[in-house]
Amino acid sequence: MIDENGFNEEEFLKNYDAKKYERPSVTNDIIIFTTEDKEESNPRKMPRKGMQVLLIKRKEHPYINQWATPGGFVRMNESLVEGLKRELKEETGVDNVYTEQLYAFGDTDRDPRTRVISIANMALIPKNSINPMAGDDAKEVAWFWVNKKLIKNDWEKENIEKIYELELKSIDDSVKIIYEIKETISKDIFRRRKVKYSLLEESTDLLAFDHYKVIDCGIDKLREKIEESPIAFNLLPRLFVVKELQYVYESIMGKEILNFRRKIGNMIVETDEKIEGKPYRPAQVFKFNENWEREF
Amino acid sequence: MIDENGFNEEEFLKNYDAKKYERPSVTNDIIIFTTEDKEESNPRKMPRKGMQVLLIKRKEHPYINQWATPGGFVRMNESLVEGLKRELKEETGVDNVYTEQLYAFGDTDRDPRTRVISIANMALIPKNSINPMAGDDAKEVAWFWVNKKLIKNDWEKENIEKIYELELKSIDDSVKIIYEIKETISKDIFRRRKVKYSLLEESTDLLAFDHYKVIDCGIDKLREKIEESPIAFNLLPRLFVVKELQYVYESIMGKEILNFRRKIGNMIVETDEKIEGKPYRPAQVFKFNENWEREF
DNA sequence: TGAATAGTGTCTATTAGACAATATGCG
DNA sequence: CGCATATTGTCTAATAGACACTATTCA
Repeated sequence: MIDENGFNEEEFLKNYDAKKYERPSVTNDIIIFTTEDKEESNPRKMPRKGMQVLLIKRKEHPYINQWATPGGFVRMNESLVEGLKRELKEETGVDNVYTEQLYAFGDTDRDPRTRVISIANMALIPKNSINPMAGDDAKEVAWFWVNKKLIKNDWEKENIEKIYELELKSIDDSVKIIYEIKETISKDIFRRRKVKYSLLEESTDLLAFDHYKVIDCGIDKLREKIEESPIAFNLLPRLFVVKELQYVYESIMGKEILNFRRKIGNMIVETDEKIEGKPYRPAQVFKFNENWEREF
Repeated sequence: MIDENGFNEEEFLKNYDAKKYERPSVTNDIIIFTTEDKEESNPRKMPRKGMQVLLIKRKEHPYINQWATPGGFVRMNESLVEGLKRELKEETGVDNVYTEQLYAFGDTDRDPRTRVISIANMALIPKNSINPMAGDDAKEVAWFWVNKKLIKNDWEKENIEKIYELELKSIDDSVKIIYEIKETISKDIFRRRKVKYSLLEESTDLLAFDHYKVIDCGIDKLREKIEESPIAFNLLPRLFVVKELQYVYESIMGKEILNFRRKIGNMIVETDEKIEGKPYRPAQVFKFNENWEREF
């Protein structure tokens, strides 16, 4: 097959100059989610859970000393997924993590160094399976409690406007970052639009780059997916108690769930195996049902 | 704020060498969907509809003379969305099109020229709003009927295996491209995996690059979104008849819908305006209800 | 008038939500 | 025992599916 220059494909490729055009850099960004027990004064009661994300404190320009989601440049000889798994391994020391691609962020001015396109991903891991410091050197790494909640829902205007608050709080309570997210739903031809993200004054710090958008996007996706596929199990150890699983769901969905055991159905099965060091009452131990079926 | 080299941010940026690392190329790929009337012998009956995608025939290596989804390289001075809109304008001559980002494809060997990462997008346009040849020169452009259907659903194995057929057929019936898609759902920790795409023998041609994956991904997304937001209106002119809208939904969802008018509820409103040249019976003309509300 | 679209009524089966009642295990 | 978790029962309201019946329009 010959082109208009009389080249066959082999010749064409030999003459192709990949350097001809300037190219953007591409990074993988990862929002590493986990769930963690919240305070519970009653020792006989199963503590409720909250969501956490892993952030790193940047040690370089730009955005030096600000918190950011982990990630890094995609190398030429690795696929997006391979690069993602490599980053995860470096950052958390863990293989075999559930990940899901979220969105490609590509504004021209997101990074002052150069044109950077970031592929945002989320990862779900059980809290105690990892040691975030593991892979890395002196980098400061920390878990942040994360919460996104609707604080205003305005039906008055022609466009429905919803205001959310995205709160990130370091576990030692020293850092607090709060964004306000204005979302309008313009009904001309029904689109949801994030119109405005703004940092609230209570914040003691702020996130690097446009990482507030990345995290916001990740929370939305996580909430959406948790209802349609059993990804919650990626946030728990292999063995658990029903209430524990329920609290994982509740922490993500941000509301209490009734009739939980019925809803989860035969997605979980009892097992005789014992969880060590979990003295909650009936302590009926469950695991994910490998033979679970549902209609597709 | 000073880094370990004693630089402030300004100095750091001045010394930053963007050329230091090799970078991948990034393209926007667009699956342009529309719906079109199918054959209907009875002139008094509203014809049912089918889905079509716009493909271009490549005039250059690699994959010369093969059909591909339109798209192009993202320029350094434009955002992903700006690049996408530019491509759409060039390809179809239309502004103001509904688009949605789908997925970033990033395998290392997708393009023999060089490392290319493609951001796949879908676009929805009413068929008669555009003239695909418009923007462009000698490029061959054509609408293809597109259909994806489940042809086998195997519950026997430990992993559920589903087999789909993705069929693309040029409107003049001269080109027919059929892929078989094997999808397994491994239930260890519930993931859907496209394991295998293979071209069927009946095909008279094949798609360039991994564009079968891109189109497959687009159809899935379209089917998913049509049920949760009123994007179907982007496939019709402003004024339409209920049955017409119903047939758009049916063509995308691939099945008949009962009680359609009740399901669509007050998402549409009657109007006195006339559609020119649409002699279907009661011809009750509707449009999208700008004041439509639903719970979020 | 007849055929095709539009709108309404209604029956049934299924499902979600709410909550009461009961069982179980452990300190 | 008392409390917290686990399981079952049941009532109600809401919803989806199916289909029949009526209205409207236009060649």
